[in-house]
Amino acid sequence: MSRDELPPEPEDGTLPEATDADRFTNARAIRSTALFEDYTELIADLTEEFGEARITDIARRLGVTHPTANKAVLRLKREGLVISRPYRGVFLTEAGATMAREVKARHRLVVRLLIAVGVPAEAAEMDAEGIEHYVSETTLKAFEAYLDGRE
Amino acid sequence: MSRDELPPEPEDGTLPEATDADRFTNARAIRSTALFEDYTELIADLTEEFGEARITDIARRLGVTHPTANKAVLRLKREGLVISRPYRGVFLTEAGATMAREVKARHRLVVRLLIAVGVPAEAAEMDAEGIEHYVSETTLKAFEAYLDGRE
DNA sequence: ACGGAAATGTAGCCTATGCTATATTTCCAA
DNA sequence: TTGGAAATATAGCATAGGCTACATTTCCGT
Repeated sequence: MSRDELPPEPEDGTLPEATDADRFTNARAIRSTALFEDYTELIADLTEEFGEARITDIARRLGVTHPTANKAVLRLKREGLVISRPYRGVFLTEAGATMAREVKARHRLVVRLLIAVGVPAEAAEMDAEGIEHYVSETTLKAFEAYLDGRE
Repeated sequence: MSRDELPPEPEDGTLPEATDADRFTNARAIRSTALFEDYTELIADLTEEFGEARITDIARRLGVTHPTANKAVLRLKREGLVISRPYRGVFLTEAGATMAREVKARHRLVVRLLIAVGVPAEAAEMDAEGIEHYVSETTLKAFEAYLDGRE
């Protein structure tokens, strides 16, 4: 195949296969939402534990400085995922809470699957922190089916 | 637990558990090397196919513009992963080739595992593009054992 | 109730990673 | 062999996401 040819397009009505570029573009898109997912999930946790999520606690749990957390919260706010007033705690909007729920479910499922295939719990928790963001709906369904099918 | 307490440190000689911050910090570190891994793997592929990796081909396969690819190659060069001369192709150094081999092996293993637990091939390929970067050595070994144990 | 400690906010810096626009170089075909 | 097309390089812009240093506000104990 000459280097500037695209892969052949199927003419038989089936879906065209994803190209390399499609996959990388998908991965880049996910990378840019991964931070939001981490924050919403964490804010949900802190709110449940303490009734509110404070910048300092967010920063410590994420292992970043508080100005970094503060700046990220401004982005979350701009995206409509949280609300906050100056010098007060941060709270999830409906959209933020929905994201947090989905992320948490995905996280748990990924950890369960990793453990089910023999990954030690500690490593499963560690790796899941990155993996969870990249697991598609399709893959999630497959994980569920797999875990169900082996009680 | 008060909100500014750290988790209890084990006093019995066992390893302390990874904290949330440890896991997030780990994930951030991986995120910053993921791009290098994508590039070295791709450059290895292109070199095998065409005898060299050209900026234009790298850019097209990744789905970015060529100035973006060019800038990334400069960073790879600075890190000692590739060599290149102006207006010429890009080639992996030994370090780059080693990284490419490891990434490719990890990629294949992740795809195989996903398929083994029932993920459709197309989704497995798509999701692996992001997941592969976050799979630790420990998890990799577990995947191998799992796949071996079921032929 | 007030003063210091803790929390939060802000300014300013850096690098990475994307882009467009433009310059330069190389390659190939007539 | 030469001129236009293709490839590559570079300049400059933007945002994200880190940081330190410093300013401001809130909270709490005496």
